Amino acid sequence: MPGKTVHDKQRVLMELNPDLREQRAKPGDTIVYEGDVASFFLLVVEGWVALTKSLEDGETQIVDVLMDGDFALITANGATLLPYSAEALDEVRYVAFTQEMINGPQPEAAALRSHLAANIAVTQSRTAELLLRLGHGTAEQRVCYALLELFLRLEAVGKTQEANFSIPMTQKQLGMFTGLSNVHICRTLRRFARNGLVRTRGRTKVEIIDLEAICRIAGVDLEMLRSEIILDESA
Amino acid sequence: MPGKTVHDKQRVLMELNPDLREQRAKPGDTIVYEGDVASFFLLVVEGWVALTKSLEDGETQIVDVLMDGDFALITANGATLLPYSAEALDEVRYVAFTQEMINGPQPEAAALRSHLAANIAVTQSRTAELLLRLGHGTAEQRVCYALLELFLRLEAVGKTQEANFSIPMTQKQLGMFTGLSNVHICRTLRRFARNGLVRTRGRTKVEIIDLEAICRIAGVDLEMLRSEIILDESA
DNA sequence: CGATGAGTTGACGTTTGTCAAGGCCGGTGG
DNA sequence: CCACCGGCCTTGACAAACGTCAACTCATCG
Repeated sequence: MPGKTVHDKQRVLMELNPDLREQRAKPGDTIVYEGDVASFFLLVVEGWVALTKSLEDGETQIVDVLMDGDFALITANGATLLPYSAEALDEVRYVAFTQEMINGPQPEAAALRSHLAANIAVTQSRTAELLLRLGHGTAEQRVCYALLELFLRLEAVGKTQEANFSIPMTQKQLGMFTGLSNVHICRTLRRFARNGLVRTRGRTKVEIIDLEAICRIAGVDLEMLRSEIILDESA
Repeated sequence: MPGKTVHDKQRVLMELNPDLREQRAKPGDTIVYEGDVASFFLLVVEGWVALTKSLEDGETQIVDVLMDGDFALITANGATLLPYSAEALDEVRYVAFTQEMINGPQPEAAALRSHLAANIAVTQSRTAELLLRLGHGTAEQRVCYALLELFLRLEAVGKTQEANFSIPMTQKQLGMFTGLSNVHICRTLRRFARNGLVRTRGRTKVEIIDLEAICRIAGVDLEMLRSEIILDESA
């Protein structure tokens, strides 16, 4: 799987399973597997997907965000109420597949499996970092951490220009990610803008102006965070 | 690996690696691997271990709690500042080992690997449930959830009598787990006790009196939670 | 019997959520 | 082209939840 770009992963996957088709989803769509399985894997080819978990009363937490090339394991559990669900945040191209489809003895299948395992380990690190901010951690820390995580991950897939990038999430969704209300997300972002830490343009465009300050507030060593939450594709 | 009791796992592991020794830790000890590795696995034979993650300012979050038979992957990352660490909560017997030690082609090694993978998936579910409560979620929800998770897991290893069990954690540590201050943990528990939901005896003993109410507050369907966060050892 | 560490309770301040109103922007239909 | 509408962002006012500080109690251990 040379280079391990998104395209490589997708190609290997589809060569192993000729019937597999790339699918699409629009913002707000819930991504499901068409078929009766207890769990399935998701490969995001392009776009943003939120992994969410809900309480009965409707409170929803975004547990992780998936971007180009990311895998996730969605456990459907057979129950009516899913423990997880995956929701498209913008226009998404993806491939949904099952465990069996990559269980073969081919070296490509084995490489894919180990790549997938590494990806899941990194997901776990991200979740733990997020958990740390949600437990103790002020609104400022949470928002700065979210900005940094999304920045690093967009950078890893080449979707940043300097410190400029685009986050296709409403403030309500950012709140679902950071455990804050949409109103407080707004306040916090505006305060950062007033203090010259970030600049926002339009609905989704963000520029980090004072990266060092953001890192300090988030309690993050940028290089360390990168090595922890970004999968090293050259490995 | 018949039955897959703690003892079975430990036996398989030690037969594969005759040099491996069971180790011990006292409350407050940090569990490390003696040797220079980037990451290592932990099998808890008996006792409680907290997986923690810290911010520079000392704020510490307990990301997960391990009990008899649980595995964890500890990534040491080579840096001076560890992303994770494992701390004994009471008297602990454990085995620390590396990836290589279970990489062999023996069927026992393969069974151990797949068991370990399943264990890690369950850990991920637990972390996500916790994340959901820490994001949105009042102190009451968080405490009820923590009680239920610990109850279910103790029950799974046969360390409950009816709804009586023992939690070897201080209120401060419960706060590190739920993202609350020790004072607020205390207040919340006392309020539950006044309202006849739980009864506490001594430092560590807890009895859940009104299980249904606790579940309702936590937003938990007990059977569903069990299937999600407890590894089915018979599988 | 003192010392230490943990649990308990009250008072108080801060952070954050909620409610509500207004502004901005993109889309849609006349 | 314009009017309207709906969704999202923004800001203020207020209330509730929670953290912090501090004092006191209780249990355990020497």
